[in-house]
Amino acid sequence: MSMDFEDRCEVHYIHEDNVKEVKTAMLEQETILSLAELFKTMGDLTRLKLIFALMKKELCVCDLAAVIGVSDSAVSHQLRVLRNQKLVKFRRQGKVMYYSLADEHVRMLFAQGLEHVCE
Amino acid sequence: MSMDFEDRCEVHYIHEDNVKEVKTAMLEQETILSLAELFKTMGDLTRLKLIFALMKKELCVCDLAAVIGVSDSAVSHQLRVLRNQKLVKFRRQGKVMYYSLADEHVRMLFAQGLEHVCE
DNA sequence: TTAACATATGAACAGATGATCATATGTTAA
DNA sequence: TTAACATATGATCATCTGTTCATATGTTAA
Repeated sequence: MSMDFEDRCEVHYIHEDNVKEVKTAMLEQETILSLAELFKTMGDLTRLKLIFALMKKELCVCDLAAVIGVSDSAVSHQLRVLRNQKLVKFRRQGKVMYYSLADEHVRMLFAQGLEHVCE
Repeated sequence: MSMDFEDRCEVHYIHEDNVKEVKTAMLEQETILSLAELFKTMGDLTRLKLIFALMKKELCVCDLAAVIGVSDSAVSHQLRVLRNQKLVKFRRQGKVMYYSLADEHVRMLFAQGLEHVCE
């Protein structure tokens, strides 16, 4: 997918020093990949609605489904994605699973994004 | 894609008052859609690298391509996406296009995301 | 036990996405 | 003008993604 710069036979750029400077400052591949995964996770309408709902209140799966208007199954699938990214946490009470936001970072990210969008 | 809650014939949820409360607090569809678009735009490795590079310095297309190691064409395509989302701005100088970050929101978003990832 | 319920999961399919390649546009210097 | 260059764009295609449907898991009450 991402072709390695070193392997290119014919590289042309204008400002060699700028390229070197920024290239050495570049974050580690793994770090920036994790960051991309985080944003990708938040870049879906359903998941973003789930996050917003959980910003208001701890909710169970079927309530979440009712709030955002999709099937329980779809919610469950998407909650798993959010869980994998550690954006939400959950507790079980009987047969009901209650989900809530994992931490304040998510809330901050959401707010920061909203600022950009609402200007 | 997103089925309308109102149209469902059989809705079951446990905490009716919670559902109503959160449902009325829900952001407008358009707003949350824009927000999703924003995060989706930042949820790609190539675009995120472009953003990071531009956080360091104003750069032209072929320098950006050299920094992140993809073709000029791919960079140009992705810069357009970033432009559409108003994440970057540009100026022309002769035949060279210099790109830079559109505003500080982007920088803040990036930093905020990094905090979540690096814990 | 069994039935009913809440949630999770796997397969499958339609739609979205990103890189590539060919080509087009626009700018400068000769 | 023309050639060379920097960038942009459109079409194509392989891959990724999200929903749906069917089914499985796990919990509670009878």
